[in-house]
Amino acid sequence: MTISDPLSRRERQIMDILYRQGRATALEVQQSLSDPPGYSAVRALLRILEEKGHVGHVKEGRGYVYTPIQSKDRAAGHALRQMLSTFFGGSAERMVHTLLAEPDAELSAEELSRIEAMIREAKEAGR
Amino acid sequence: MTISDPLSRRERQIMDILYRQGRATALEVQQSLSDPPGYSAVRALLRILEEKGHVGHVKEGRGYVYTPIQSKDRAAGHALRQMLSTFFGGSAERMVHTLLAEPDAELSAEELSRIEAMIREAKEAGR
DNA sequence: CACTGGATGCTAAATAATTAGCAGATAAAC
DNA sequence: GTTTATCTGCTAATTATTTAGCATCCAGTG
Repeated sequence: MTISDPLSRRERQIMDILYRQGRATALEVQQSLSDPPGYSAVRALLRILEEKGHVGHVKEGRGYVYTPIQSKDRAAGHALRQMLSTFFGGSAERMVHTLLAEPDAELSAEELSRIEAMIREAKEAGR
Repeated sequence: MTISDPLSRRERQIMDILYRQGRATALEVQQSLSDPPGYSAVRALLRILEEKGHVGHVKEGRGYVYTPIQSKDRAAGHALRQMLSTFFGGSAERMVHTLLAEPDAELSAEELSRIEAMIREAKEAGR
């Protein structure tokens, strides 16, 4: 079992929670699952994820607190590349277009301006 | 089995291929898999995905050609929202930032300019 | 110290996913 | 119209995932 093979359904659900929250106990993971199995099941999954190298734990208080091994940024980049290739033919332009059209993105004028600034910077850098 | 419950590992792999290619025969799906099972297995998966309502087929020539039921745009939007909430705390700004930092995005100056234009439009629209 | 609540490690059972194989159909080539 | 290659539908077996249960350990409390 290496770190590169795809995760099972539950494994993915749990990794998503860990990335969203940054860190969580087994109990917190269970409570964050929309469709939670028993506590034992969650702990078993966390142990498997740890064996596979996706997750680490530290002892804190009475029990363990789990965190992703790969940084959020790296994992996000990976997911982004995957989406680019699956849905946008590798075009970041098309991805931004879809993103701007997303109502859930909740883009304020200020945010848009800051994004504009980032793009100007990227243009400077690339020239 | 409804359309909203999460897909298994293989099911996701196959849906990704169908979204990337738009349409494919069972054989083409098999050939696109990096880790392909037998032909029978691929067909069985396609049948299951069809039962669940994710995939449709039309007869073409001797056999079937499969396509996703949900439009690429809708599926992309769904995946985008998922990523926003998992990795970027719902902030599109942070997502664009990570995207611009992605070397694989291969952003030309022209693309950046077009993205700028889209953002100006979004600002106009939101005001 | 003994007790209690809540945690862990492990094992084994139940359920779901994945796969291959075979029988029958269908279209094209001869 | 027969042959051939390639497809489909189905079934059953294998393998992986997911789950619960139990024995044990550990920290805090009376």
